[in-house]
Amino acid sequence: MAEIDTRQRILDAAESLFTDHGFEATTLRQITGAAEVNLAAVNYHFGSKEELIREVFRRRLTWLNQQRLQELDRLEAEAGGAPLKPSQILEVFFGVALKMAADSKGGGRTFMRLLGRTYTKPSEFVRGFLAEEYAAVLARFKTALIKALPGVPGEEILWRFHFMLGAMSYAISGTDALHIVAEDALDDGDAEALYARLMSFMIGGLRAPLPVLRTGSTKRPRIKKAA
Amino acid sequence: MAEIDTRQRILDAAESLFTDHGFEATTLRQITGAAEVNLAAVNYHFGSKEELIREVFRRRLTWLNQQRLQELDRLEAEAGGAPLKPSQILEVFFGVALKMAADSKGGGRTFMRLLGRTYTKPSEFVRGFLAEEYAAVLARFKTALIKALPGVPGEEILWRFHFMLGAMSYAISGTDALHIVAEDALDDGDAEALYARLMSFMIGGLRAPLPVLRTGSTKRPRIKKAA
DNA sequence: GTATGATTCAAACAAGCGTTTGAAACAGAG
DNA sequence: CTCTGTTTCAAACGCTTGTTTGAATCATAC
Repeated sequence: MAEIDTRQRILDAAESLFTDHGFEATTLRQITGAAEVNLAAVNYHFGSKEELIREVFRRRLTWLNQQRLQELDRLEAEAGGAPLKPSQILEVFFGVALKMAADSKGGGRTFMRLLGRTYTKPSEFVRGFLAEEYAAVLARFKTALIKALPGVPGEEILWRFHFMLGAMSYAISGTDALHIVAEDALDDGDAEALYARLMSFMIGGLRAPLPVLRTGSTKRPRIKKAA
Repeated sequence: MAEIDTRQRILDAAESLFTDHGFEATTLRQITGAAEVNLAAVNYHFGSKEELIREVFRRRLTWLNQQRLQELDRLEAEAGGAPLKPSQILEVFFGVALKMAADSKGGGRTFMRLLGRTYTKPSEFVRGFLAEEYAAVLARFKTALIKALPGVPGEEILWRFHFMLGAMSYAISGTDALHIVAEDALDDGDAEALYARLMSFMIGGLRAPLPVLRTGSTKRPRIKKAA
């Protein structure tokens, strides 16, 4: 039974289990058990556990990033050389991600949670190709943002972009971290409301007044010392 | 040879290795090897690997949260009943954390990175006592923020607080995720500049215009069932 | 000195891991 | 049908894991 597509069944089961328990803690026996395939099928179809992990990312990430680039292309074509609004750019980058995360049926939500937490701790061998997959996309969005915010230093934009990635990661992680923050006071089921909330938070952060940075070592620390 | 404090040596080594490789991927042999103690020492002093993990968190987290409560107490006492400025509250909560994260010498930085990424994926047995440790602190800061922002719905504040936790987590994770975003264009070594950047981003996000939420066809907001 | 309790140590334990194997089952073409 | 190549299967392979053991070592009190 279940001769339909062993590869797909393994990828789906692996994606879900990796998200819940992490790469190392998830065993091939759990994966093949959940996928209802033979233990040896993983090594037959993917070669190794590492290669399976890579494939779990690849199949979703390439589509995700292509989508982002495509939408940015369209937007820039419409603008015809004029700089875009920052909110437009963010809406493309994070909108595509959150749209994917809203798809709880097809596993998109599961994957986005996995991606968000992998971001902060890329296992040696994942970091390489993760950076590779993201390189082109980030370069495009970086330049678009810098162009859209002529007054803001590029360095500051990159930092804020980084903060936004963190906010999105936590937004998508949802239940896990959220229930620690607010027991069951919040409903993270409404993807559209989440998108609206996150987006206005991000825009607010992006447009915030620039921090006053002590450029030199002339003054004493601004951070208060402990009592 | 190294009879000084075996417990401490184990905790330090474990904290560092957990941060770099995660709980499951870190073996007791790695830990005891790095700590230069005997393998059996972990089970002798802590009982099990799980208990060791809990102790790694406990020793820093209780201090961190006590510090936060103490500073909030002081602030509220100074204000004498008047509502605090939102920025003041955030400066206490995140300032204490980032001050700890800036301490790269004593291991504070290592721990904060560990905490940030554990937040999104609390292993079953960690979540319980993590929530327990945070319960009192979050309750206090929640009410303080709600009092400080009378115009903003409490639900919105909690969400934005959640986003902020994500931004901070990524800010502290630093090098890992950041180098994917921007190769080596950014310097995450300056803790003070990081604090200033993060804080202005957060304040901006917190004060952002409220999102327009389509209330939908349902009249009453969806309320989660208590578990 | 000896006695006592705490700590360290090398060695072993069972259990679980990712991977490999060789035969069985299957599919499609001639 | 037979032949051929692909896919599945149960079983086993080393190897590493967390934990346990019992003797050796240490510190301290009598």
